[in-house]
Amino acid sequence: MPNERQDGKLGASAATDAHGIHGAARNFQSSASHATTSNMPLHEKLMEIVIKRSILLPSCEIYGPQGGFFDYGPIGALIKHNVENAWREHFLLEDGFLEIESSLILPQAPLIASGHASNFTDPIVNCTKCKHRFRADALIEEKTNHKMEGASSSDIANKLAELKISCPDCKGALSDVGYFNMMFTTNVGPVDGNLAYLRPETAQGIFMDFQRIFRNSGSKLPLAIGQVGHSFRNEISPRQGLVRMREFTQMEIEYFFDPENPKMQNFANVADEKIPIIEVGKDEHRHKDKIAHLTASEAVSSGTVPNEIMAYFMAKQIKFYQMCGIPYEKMHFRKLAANETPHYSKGNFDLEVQTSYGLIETIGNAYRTDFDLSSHATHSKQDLAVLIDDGSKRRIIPHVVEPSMGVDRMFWCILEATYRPATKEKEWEWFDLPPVIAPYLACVFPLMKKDGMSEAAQQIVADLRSNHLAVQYSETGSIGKRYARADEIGVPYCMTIDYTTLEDKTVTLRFRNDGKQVRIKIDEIEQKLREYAKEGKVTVE
RNA sequence: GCGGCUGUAGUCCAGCCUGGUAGGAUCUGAGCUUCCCAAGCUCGAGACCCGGGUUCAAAUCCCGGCAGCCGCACCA
Repeated sequence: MPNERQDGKLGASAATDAHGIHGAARNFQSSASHATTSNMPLHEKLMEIVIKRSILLPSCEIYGPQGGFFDYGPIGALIKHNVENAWREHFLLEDGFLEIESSLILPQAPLIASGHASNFTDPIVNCTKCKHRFRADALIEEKTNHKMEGASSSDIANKLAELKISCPDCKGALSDVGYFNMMFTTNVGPVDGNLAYLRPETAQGIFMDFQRIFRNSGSKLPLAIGQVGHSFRNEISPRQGLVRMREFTQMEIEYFFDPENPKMQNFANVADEKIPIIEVGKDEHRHKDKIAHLTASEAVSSGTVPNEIMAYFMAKQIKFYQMCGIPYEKMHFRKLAANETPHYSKGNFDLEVQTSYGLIETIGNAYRTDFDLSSHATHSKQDLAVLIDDGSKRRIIPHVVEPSMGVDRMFWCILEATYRPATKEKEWEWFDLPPVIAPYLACVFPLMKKDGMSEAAQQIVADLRSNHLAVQYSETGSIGKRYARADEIGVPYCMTIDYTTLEDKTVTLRFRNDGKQVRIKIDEIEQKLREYAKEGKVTVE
């Protein structure tokens, strides 16, 4: 389908139906209830856990179901924001790239230029007998091998009649051609105002803002602009939790450059980083032996990846995912075959991550050439060419490499990758989240409520918070129970105030992964926490 | 959208076949106790997806709706 695939963008939609929390939670339960822990799929167990721990909530729960939407709860929102901020640090700030925040609502014109108005609209026919639904263009293409891309509705209807196509399942007669548009519509202005859409991706805002930002920031290429934000796609049947939602979050960058100079300034920083790449068809098995582990420079010199820019982003994505707790072995890029990419593409690489749902595509990297800017130039009648001031005085439309990442899908992959079942050593389920994305950096507990320990602990919490550290306080339940609750949401450090604290101004600092403790001075807490978090230290040793 | 399965406290389950006070665990709140890994005791709060039907009486039986899961289709 022309959708994402065709335009080479990440389908980051994810939808989870959380229709009714009831629903989500219950379902999981009911399926879980009859299954033993060992044979319950991880995503079922996880969905139960994340709803129980306020990581995710079904949207609009009290009114019942609203499929394809999930809310992030208090814990989930903290983790998600940490991931997004880590992305900003890693992909924007580190290289001096720019960030914008563009409108969620777009008029029709730019989406006609981008191709979404036609590509996101599917011609649909139903069988009048068995009620099965089909893509009308797919039925024709199957029969004739003739591409129906861009065909009008009457063309499609005529072609169906001409070829005497009937229902492939039961041979029944087909209904008239109907249309389903993946984009949500709305109106701008008064009741019958202008038709508008909720953006199906964040990228178009960047293209439309390109010209002014280019002029305002030195009129030089390369220029990279990124954006984090929600996008919307009206999926027919959202499934699989966060994997296919109707409203989802994307982190996208458009890297604008001169095609005669496809360089990346900091490429040397990643030249020796390994990038796992596989070249197989969409439905073929990803056999481990077929994955090539090339360094970024090998990937470019071998011609596997079209240029340094793409290799740079791909190498950084692998590092970023590992930084967030997803192991190298669980992911690879798939190089899309020529017939899977749009005509203007010079290369598409999807990151696929192994999960309990199977492989999930979480990143789409696309070399989109000058397609988007050229198309917007034509449709808006604006000259979007820029002058290359290297003596050649060329005027060109910049080329674009677009790394597009789905936040929700990545979020789910992180949960799956860092989930740890109960063991003899730790008798509860927990998340091995890297400190940089943990919801709280630390929890502070008084060993008991009496003798001034509560007050001493609260003072420490207040001090840390005034220094902008995310810490949580708890005095209810036994100390062991509080450690368990901290582990359950992935908090890496716990500090306990005991009688010794009152004597010598030290606290115990417990590390999540081995449960071992060291004693540190109150004055040093802030510095130590920052230091350990930076190192990713989660055990005493 | 089609088919199968399912819907009981925040969570996990029992009760349904054979209609008659909805039970347990966990979680949670208060108190007591407790000097470090889900301890104990006391007290408290909390549920039959919605609507209709049958019946003296419905969580239970029947019909419809809604939702979820799985499969198909569709979709990244």
